[in-house]
Amino acid sequence: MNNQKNIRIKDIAKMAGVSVGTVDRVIHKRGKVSENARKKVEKILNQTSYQPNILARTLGSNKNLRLAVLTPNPKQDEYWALSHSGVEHAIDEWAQYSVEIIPKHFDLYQSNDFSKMVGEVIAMEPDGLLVAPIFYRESGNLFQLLRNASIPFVLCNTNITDSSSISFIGQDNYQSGKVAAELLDLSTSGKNKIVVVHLYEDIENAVHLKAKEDGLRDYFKEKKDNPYEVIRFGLSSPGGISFEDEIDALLKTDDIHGMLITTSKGASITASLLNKKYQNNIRIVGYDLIEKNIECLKEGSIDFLINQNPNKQAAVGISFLANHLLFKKQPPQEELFPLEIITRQNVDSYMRSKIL
Amino acid sequence: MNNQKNIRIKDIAKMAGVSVGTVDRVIHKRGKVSENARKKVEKILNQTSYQPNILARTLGSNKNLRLAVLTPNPKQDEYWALSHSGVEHAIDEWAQYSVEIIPKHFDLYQSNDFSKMVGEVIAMEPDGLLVAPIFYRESGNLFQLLRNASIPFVLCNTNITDSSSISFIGQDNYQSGKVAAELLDLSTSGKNKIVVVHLYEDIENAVHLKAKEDGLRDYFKEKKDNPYEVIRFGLSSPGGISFEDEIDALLKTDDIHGMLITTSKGASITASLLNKKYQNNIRIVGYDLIEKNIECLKEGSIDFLINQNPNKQAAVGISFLANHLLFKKQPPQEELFPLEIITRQNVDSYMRSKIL
DNA sequence: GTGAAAGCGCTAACAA
DNA sequence: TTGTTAGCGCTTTCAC
Repeated sequence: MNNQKNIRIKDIAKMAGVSVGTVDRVIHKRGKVSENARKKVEKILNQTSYQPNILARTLGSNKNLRLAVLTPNPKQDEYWALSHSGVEHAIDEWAQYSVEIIPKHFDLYQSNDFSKMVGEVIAMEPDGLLVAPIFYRESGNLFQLLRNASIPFVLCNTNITDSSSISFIGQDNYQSGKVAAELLDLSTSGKNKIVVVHLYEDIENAVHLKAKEDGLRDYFKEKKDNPYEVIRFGLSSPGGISFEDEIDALLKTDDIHGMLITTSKGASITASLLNKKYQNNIRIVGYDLIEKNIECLKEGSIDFLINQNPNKQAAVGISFLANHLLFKKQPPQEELFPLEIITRQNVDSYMRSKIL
Repeated sequence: MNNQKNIRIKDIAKMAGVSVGTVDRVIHKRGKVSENARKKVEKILNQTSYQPNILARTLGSNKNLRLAVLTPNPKQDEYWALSHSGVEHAIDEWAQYSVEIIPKHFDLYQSNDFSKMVGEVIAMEPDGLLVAPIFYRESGNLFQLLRNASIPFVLCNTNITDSSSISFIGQDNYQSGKVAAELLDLSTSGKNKIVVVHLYEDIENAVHLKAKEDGLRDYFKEKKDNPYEVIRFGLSSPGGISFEDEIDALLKTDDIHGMLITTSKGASITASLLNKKYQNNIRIVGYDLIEKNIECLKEGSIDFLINQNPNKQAAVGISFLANHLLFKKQPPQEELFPLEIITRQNVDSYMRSKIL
């Protein structure tokens, strides 16, 4: 062990001929300090490239952070279960810095439940909030309340600009559509009769699904090569009945080479449908490492998954908040995750990795 | 800010009816403690699920860690330049915990330079070491010295079992060969005349390249479908002359559909060769996000890259060491990174991401 | 405006 | 074998 000593507040106080209290005041611009003293201290500060000891700072200030996390109920959807597992990871990680993380969940399908939970979150007066603002209209109110209480917050999954969040964490949906297109293009040897399926989601209100579709369309447009069709199932009821019929009709008349299913749930549903009734030499690209998707990937009925990494999104979001509050680190305005391509052969390597 | 107070050493001391010194001794199993006192303290410890405050621990113990990093010279090879950028990232990250990181580099092509640097590393008596043991024979000596000095170390890039390292960080090369095979299989529509190229590396001594080749071979074997050929260029001189001739000869007689280039440098060399002289409808899979590979990927002469993530390997390795030494956290024996598939459409999303 | 001093929770040296 | 105490570097009162 080496004992290379760093410059401490005490040192620069001595050099500037003032007390540690004064130095602390000029560093944090708090309290009153004479022009003269400030100058002396700032001079030394510049000369010495003083780096405060963050351990001592957090220990000394002796405050516990409480961060709230507001996401859809993990029990309703495996995607959000993954997200929540990232939160649990963060809970462990940040416990040692005595930051407490309080997860709050709302009904994925009920915007008024979201509003209700917004009330609860505000009532508990957290020091910061990580939120997945999947209900656009209701989120506006949340942001307003947050601003009034000057609670910093970061968005994940869904970006809403002008929310005055300190950061957004998610993926470039448009570009992920392009990745999907590329994968289909490469694996269908140039025959590109492609179908885009938005399964069981109100596509008119789901901007992020639309962005994926746009990315796919543009990929082929840029190739000056546009032989694809799109069907939408955004308004079907989640029974699979009408969807099955529509698929039947489509495959009877058309020679489809590939499919992009934009929702994480949709891919396995579609895949098993095709598997059951057709020989299924249609390439399928889906989203996310949820259990059924992984099964389908392994058995070969899905060819590619694009991983949106919801668990890491949550963990990084919390880390941005904590670093901002504890260590005054400014997070990037926008953190877009890599568009991870998952296949039969590399899926295990993703599942096994312990590092978030 | 909430002031939910955690249990402190002082508290459990009071509850157990002993002093903080005794509690500290049983927690760290140091010094002498009577059986009786130990039992009392351990009982309370279990009841309370006491979590030590790590900030206070590191601040109180007041020791500066010095970690050495021993890797090939970043100037000789872009792969190792990437690795080094991960080290620099770690230097910043860990500075606040007052851990000093000292990078040491050796000549990528000279094992005796490695041995020389081993001497330097041992002489500086670091508290821990991260090393890329690319020279098998010479590494044995290093490990022996490390063990004698009881300096914990972690391996990255190349795994050497029985080294008694506390962890290995790298990739499953065999499986990455399978991923490559899968990619080629999917994108050559079943026509699998594949060539494996080990460009400018002594293949007999490069186990990791051989593993990639084996993975690829096994993939096709498992498909009961074995129409591939392998050529090796491990012993050619790095002028490109003889390689060019060999490629010419090969392509004249055979209809090749895909190529796996196992070295990071090799992919772009091969790609531009093919690009220049042939129309190049051969699918190419290479390794790593080095500049020329990215260029080739974007212009379309390389189709896939598998990212070994050397920068993250280094950063994670250092984090394992620091956590082990500072916080007594045990790293996993082996951390195998996900086999990241990089394409034209997702490469930017990887380059842009700031999170390591 | 400023300085002195008492913490924060833990470690480690020293007495007893 | 134990308890006491002085730090670690910073924050935050509280007097002056």
